[in-house]
Amino acid sequence: MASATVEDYLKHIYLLEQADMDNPVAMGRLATTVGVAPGTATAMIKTLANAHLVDYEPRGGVRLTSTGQQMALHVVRRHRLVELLLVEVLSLDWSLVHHEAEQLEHAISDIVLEKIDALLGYPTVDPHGDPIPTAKGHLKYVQPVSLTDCKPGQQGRIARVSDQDTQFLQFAERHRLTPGMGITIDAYDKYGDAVTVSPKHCDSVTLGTNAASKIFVALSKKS
Amino acid sequence: MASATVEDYLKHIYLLEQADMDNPVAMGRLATTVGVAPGTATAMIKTLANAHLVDYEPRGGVRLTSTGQQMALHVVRRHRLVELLLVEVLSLDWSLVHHEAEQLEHAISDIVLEKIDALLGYPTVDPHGDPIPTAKGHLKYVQPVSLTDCKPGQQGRIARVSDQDTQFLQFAERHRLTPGMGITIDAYDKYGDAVTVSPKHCDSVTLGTNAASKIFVALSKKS
DNA sequence: ATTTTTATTTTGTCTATCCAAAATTCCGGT
DNA sequence: ACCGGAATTTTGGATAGACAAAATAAAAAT
Repeated sequence: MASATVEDYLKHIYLLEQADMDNPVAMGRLATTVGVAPGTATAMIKTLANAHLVDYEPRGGVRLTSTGQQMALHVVRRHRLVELLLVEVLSLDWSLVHHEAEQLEHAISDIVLEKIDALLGYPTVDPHGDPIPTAKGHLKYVQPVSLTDCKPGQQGRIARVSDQDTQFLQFAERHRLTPGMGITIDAYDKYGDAVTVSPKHCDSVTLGTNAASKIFVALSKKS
Repeated sequence: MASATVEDYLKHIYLLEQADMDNPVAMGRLATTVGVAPGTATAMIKTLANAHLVDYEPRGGVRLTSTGQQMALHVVRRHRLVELLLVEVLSLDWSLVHHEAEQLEHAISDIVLEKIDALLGYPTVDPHGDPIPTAKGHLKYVQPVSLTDCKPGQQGRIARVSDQDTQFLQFAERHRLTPGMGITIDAYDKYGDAVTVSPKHCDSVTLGTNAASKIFVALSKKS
């Protein structure tokens, strides 16, 4: 059984790989996200490499092996299911949930985990809209699509807001159109040049296709 | 913040003190219940004594200081609330809960703990009938009273069955009148010489006062 | 092509926790 | 008063994980 420390390294490597298009993860980056000195990370990575959980080229970065990825996904699953449990069942403020789950993810057995999964109705996304891997470590990969490519009724979460303009970002922020937010597409009026969407728990917004094209959504599986 | 290891030592010292009428806890006993070699326990106890969490006389055993006891109670509270959560909310088989809670008790923050407490309706006993310390570390000590001293409507858990007769013990066993079991007093008919009680989740039983006088109950606070 | 900067790896230490086995102390039986 | 065994403490050593600071390699800038 992997220690909590090892689990943390694996999880962070996984998340960093994801966030950087599957490129190998640089040591410095890993060290700071795990929260240790660089030398510490190097040492740990060597032992992970010995255990065949990562592939490691000195000065070339790390990347998970398939065994390592499997384990990482298992940690991520625990993390996200716990987050959801804390929000949905214990009504914990969602800003606190991530931090709490950070501890709990290492203390949940498989048996308890499956009970949580069942209690929550086998959810597919956590409170941030991030996908929850299945027990077998499968993750539904969703290529984000522009809002202009969505159809009414679809649901998903905002994956990216591709504009650097402060005004636009502030507008998006004001209407809760921020990455991670779960949204529903209410209407798409091609001729009226407008898309109406509802961010979860917030008022709906109508955007021109021009603006809508800058917002990318990861759709949930068929709703 | 105390490490999980330290928390475990404190918890076990507390439980052993309780189980042995507040006598100081012998090293060997402590070592085996914590699951370490005797020398390891001695070493740890020295550091706990330095931190003023225990009083320690070489070869005289250990006993918690009031600070140590406070911390131990906090761990016990987490343990027992988690057990109850697992049973009541996640419907985990109760034979598994103790083991699971053993891990989780070290990963629950105060915030989450109070949410659990609230969700469960501020319970006073765990699934085994053991009392749950309050957030401030108070434990309602309940002097067990004979069933013949109970009034209808009262609830509690069986503390003791004071008879050595096998027949009687088997009778008690059959009707789930075993130590730790939570029960409700349904009726007490003084003139009919009978007490009727319902063990939790089981059929009610009616006992003559003769038998009832042999069964001692730790009553929950006013229900 | 050098020099400078930055990232990474090494090296030497530290703490917490554990074990095994030797040394000690105490207690009951003679 | 003495001895033997049980409990306890010491001693010596191991492992996981972490840091700081020196050494090195690679990348950038001149």
